[in-house]
Parts: sequence; C-alpha cells; structure tokens
Amino acid sequence: MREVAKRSGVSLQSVSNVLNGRTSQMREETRLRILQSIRDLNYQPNVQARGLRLQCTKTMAFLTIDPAVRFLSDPFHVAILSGMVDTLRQQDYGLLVQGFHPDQAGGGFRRLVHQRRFDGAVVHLSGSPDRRSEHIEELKSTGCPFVLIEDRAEASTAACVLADNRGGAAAAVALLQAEGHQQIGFLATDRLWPAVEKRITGYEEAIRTSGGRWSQVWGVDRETVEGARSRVEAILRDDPAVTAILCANDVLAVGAIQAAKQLGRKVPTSLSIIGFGDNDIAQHLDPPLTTVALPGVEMGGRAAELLLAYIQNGKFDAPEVVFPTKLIRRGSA
Amino acid sequence: MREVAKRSGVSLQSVSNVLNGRTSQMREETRLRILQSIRDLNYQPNVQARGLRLQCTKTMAFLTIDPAVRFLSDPFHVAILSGMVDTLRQQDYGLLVQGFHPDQAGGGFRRLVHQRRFDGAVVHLSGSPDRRSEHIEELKSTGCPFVLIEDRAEASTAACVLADNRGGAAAAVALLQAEGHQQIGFLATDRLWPAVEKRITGYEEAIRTSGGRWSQVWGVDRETVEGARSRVEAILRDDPAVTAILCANDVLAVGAIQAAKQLGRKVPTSLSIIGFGDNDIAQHLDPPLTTVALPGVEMGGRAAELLLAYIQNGKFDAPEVVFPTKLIRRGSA
DNA sequence: GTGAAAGCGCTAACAA
DNA sequence: TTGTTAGCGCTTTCAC
Repeated sequence: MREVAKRSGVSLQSVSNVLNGRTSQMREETRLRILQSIRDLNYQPNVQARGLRLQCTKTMAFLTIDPAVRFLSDPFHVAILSGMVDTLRQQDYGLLVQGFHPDQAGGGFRRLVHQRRFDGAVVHLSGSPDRRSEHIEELKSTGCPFVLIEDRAEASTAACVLADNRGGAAAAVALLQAEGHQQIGFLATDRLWPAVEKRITGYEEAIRTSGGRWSQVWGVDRETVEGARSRVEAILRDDPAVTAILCANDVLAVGAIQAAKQLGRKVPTSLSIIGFGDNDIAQHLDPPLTTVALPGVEMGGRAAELLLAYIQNGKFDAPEVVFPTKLIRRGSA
Repeated sequence: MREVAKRSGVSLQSVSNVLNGRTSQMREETRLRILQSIRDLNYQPNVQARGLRLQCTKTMAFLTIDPAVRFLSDPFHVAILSGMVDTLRQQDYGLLVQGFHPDQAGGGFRRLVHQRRFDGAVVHLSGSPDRRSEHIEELKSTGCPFVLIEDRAEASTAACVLADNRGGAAAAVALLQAEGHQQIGFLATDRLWPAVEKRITGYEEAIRTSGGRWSQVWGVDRETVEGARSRVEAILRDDPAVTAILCANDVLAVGAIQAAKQLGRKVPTSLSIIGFGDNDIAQHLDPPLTTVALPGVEMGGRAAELLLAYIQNGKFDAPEVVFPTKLIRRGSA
C-alpha cells in the first residue's frame, strides 16, 4: 500500500480512502491516478492487517461435531457447505471448515473464536440435547454471531435455519399408511443429531394421531450401509411382520434395501423403505429410493446470508428460518 | 495477553516467551504462574495479530477450478478435503475452501494469495494443458507454496501429489480384454481434468500395446448421470458392437449402467462397464460397479503434510508423490 | 531473567 | 481535499 501511495504521490490515507469507497470528497483525477497505480502494482489489501484494525476477518466458518473423522462424507454437510461457498464467494468472504470430535468440542469452539479466525459461524451440533445446550451456551458466551443448523437458540447473537423434519416424517408415514402398512418402524442413528430427533418425533406423532397401534424405533451404531444392513437383517428376522421402514437418512436406507434383498423380500411389495435426504445416490438405487428431500444447499446459503447481514447491521434479519421438506416418491415405497 | 501479563505481574514479553516455548532461561515458578493465568483467563493468542507479525496465517487453502458452482459435489474433491482436514486439525491449522469459475480463476489465485489468507494451498486445476500451465506459472510467481493434485510443476515452491491413473486405466483395459472384449470405448468428461487426460492416455496406450484395433473416446458435455445416460444411449444405438465402456468417473458409469438397462443390454454380459473413483455409491449400485479406486483421502492428507513440512523447513520433502490405484472387481465387468 | 520500543499493514480521528 | 498520528495484538531486538 505504501508503494501505491508513493507511486501516486499521495498519502497512505488517500489510498485507503479509495479502497474503501470513501471517495466523496476527493478529486476524480486523484482517485483515478490511485486506481491506476493499484492496478499497475497488482495490489491487494492484506486482509490480515485490515482485519486486525477492523476486528474482522472476512471469513466465515462451518463448524460441526461429528465423531467421524471424515465428517465431510455426510452429504448433508457437503450440501450446507456448497450453499455457503456459493453465497460467500460473491462477498469476497472465505470459508473455514472445521469438524470436532465430540470429546474435544467443549473448549474447541471457544478456542477457535478467541483465536479470531472468523467473523461468524454456521454450526451443526450433535449429541444429546443437554450436551448441545451446553455447546450453545458456550457459543453464546463468546459473543461471536452464529447460525445453528437444525437446532434452536435464544440469543441476540444467534439465529437458526431448520427444515421441516417433522412434517417430512409425517408425510412419509401417511404415504405408508395409505398403502395399508400397519407395522412401520423407524431406523435411527445412535448418534443424536437434532434433525433425527425431529424425524423421530414426527414419526411417532404421525403414528399416534392416526390411531396406529404399533411403533418402534431402532438404533444403528455404525452409521454406514453395512451397519444398517446387518441391523435390518436382524430386525426382519426377529419380526417378519414389519412391512415398512422409515430410515433416518438415505445411507441407512441403502443398507435396508440390501438387507431386504438378502432376505428375499421384494422392495416395495414385501417391504417398503423410505429415506431422508434425497442424496445424489437416491434416484440411482435399485429400486430408486422414495425419500424426504432436504434443501441442504439452500439452508447453507441462507445461513451464510443471515450471518453476513448480522455483520452489516448488527442484528439478524430473522431469528429463525424454516425450510419445507418434500416427499419424493420413487420406487421403494 | 496484556491481561495475562498484568495478572501474573510480568511483562508482555514473558508471556510471549511462554507461549512460544522460549522458556529456557526463565524461572520455573514464573512460567507456571503465567501458565495458570493463561488458563484462568481462558486466553488464546489472536492468530490475526500474531500472523501479521509473523507473516503467517495458520491456515491452508484448497483451491480448485470447476465450472460447477457446487464443486463440492465432486466426491474426489470431498475426499481430498477430508484428508486435509484430518492432517491439519492436528496442527491447529485451519482449512479455507475456495472454488473458482474457469473465467475468474485467472486473477483469482493471485488475489487470494496477495490477500494473505493462507500459508499454502492444495490446488486442483482443470482446463486445457495450456490454461493449466498459465495458472501454474501464476501460482509460482506469487511465491506462495502450493501442492498440485494430479498435475506437475517445476518449481521450488511447488510439489505434486498424483495417482497412477495410467496404470489404473491399463489394468481396466487388461481386464476387459481378458474377458474377450474387442470394442472397448472410453467415456470422458468434456471438461479437461488432468486425471482424466491420464486415464485416456492409459486407455489408448493399453489398447495399442495389446494390439487392439479399435479405440474410441467419447465426450460428455454434462457431467451428470443424466448427461452420461443420454450420451451412452446414443452411442450404443449408433454402434451396437461396442461391448465395453471405460468411464472417466463413477458418476458417468452410473449413467452408462442406466443407459444399458434402458436399451435392454444386460450388465455385464451384454455390456461391461468400469468406472473410476470407487465412490461410496459404487458398491451399492445394481450391479455393483467394477471401478478403479483412487486414494483421495490419502492424497489430500499427504498434500497437507507436504505443505506443512515446507512451512517448517523451507523446502518440500519430496517434489512428487505418486499413489497407486487399484482395480476393484465387482459385478459390472 | 525482565522491560521498553519498534513495527507487521491497515484505518479512524483529527489537523492542515 | 489531503496529510499526520495513533493503535489493533503480537513478536523481536536490544538494553537493563
């Protein structure tokens, strides 16, 4: 910057003014001269120095708590990130990605915030509601603005972006009941994600309010296709009267389909399966997966927008944004 | 930090010394007192200020050129990122993610580097070899260390991480020829990724050296399942004598399988299909996809390690790291 | 062993 | 309209 000033024969301040658009009371000629020097020297302001002064980083973070080292293998996370990237790149904001192991998450958030690595964060928590509350309190106490995905927080520095998981689960149950299913089970992940909790709630409510007599939630310890397959095989052997399974996500649904094949149960005639997520794979399975679509990309994009607006105006446009979910009927139910 | 110093009754300097391990000539007692204050105050050094002084950011970047806004939907990118995240989080390094549109990439790299947002970058380029060379020159000229994925660069500030794509393609061709196939085609993406180029080269070499008479490379403009499906349908209608297709990636292979089904050609008996990547979906397709596995996670991890070592020692441990690929035989060939 | 002073690159407040 | 000064939080050099 000093170079630019020297080259244009002006002070550092004037250069700074041009860069920040404070150009109202400056001679057009000077402005152009400075602009030219900037271009000649290929100058770019140092975000670090600028940030130190302005107390901002031009960076947004995506934080999650996931026991899996490869937390990016969760397609929902990737969708959120894609949405964020898209919004942020238009504003010259960078995206910092960080996943925490459940055990380290405690001090982890606080540490990162104190390091001043970002101006705001989109956060996707997991764990028991109590644990999550603790984390939310911790985030609040940092003063750093954040947007929760699929979770709620009462705070002026927080907002949340949710999908209508309960509605989605209810729609899925309704479809299955309309097809005459009496024993509809729910295959859940052991790790508690807030969205999964809501899907379970939606499922149970739907069964109850429709006068259904039978409901059952099973857990899968390994959240993989293999894990789901072996679990579902055991379930079906145990209780062959189960005719429909609503799965907490599409990956589990893939495992469920495999289990059905393994046991010689035709999908959907002998066993109906519905997933959650509408991942890329869903429509290419055999049979194509009936699933509740989640607008992950849109959610990530909106979360980033909310954060950006907070940084500009000091408050959130909306404390809460709810996205609809949509049951996509294909061949598995 | 000022707080910590005051609380411990020492100078800022001493606190800084403790934080940076320059503790050799300091009374143990003082050291412990400072450490305690740090803990009491929950102090974390401000990476921004520290970085400004030290000219480093404790952040690494992943940069790619991908026309798709959702460049993260490429499973290979996600794998690279996963590997990087894993390595970086152990070193308290952050990960910055940025995708460029081919048209903006030109100045984009330079801009980011000049902004001093990161200490090094893992870069996955695409485009024609000439274009890529330009970008590599630009990266070199910034002086910022970088590791190329699937591409080469001669520079002291650069290293590269490659997979044996040629070998993988050759193995795939060998398998198909051993099964008696005479007309093996290659389904490529229109967008030129260096890895795809190498797969094509490997394919053509293998056909030639084995005395094969027929070879053909088709391009797919839309890199989606749909795009591949319609392209392959046209291809097969045009020349039904084609009995095997080697696809540039697994997504295209999914489309090819669908096309085969559409035309009533059984896979693998009437049409053999091999993919590249071994994505999560591959083994859950019907039939399970025979594919050349790429160690994306390992490559990303190694790339980050190389960069980290460069930052410490001022030079790369190795100018080039090559990973093997592995043909995984399943049901589609 | 510890403290004081300078400066990384930038911007806000004030002075000219 | 433009230039000067101070300071963001940290580390480094040098003096004590």
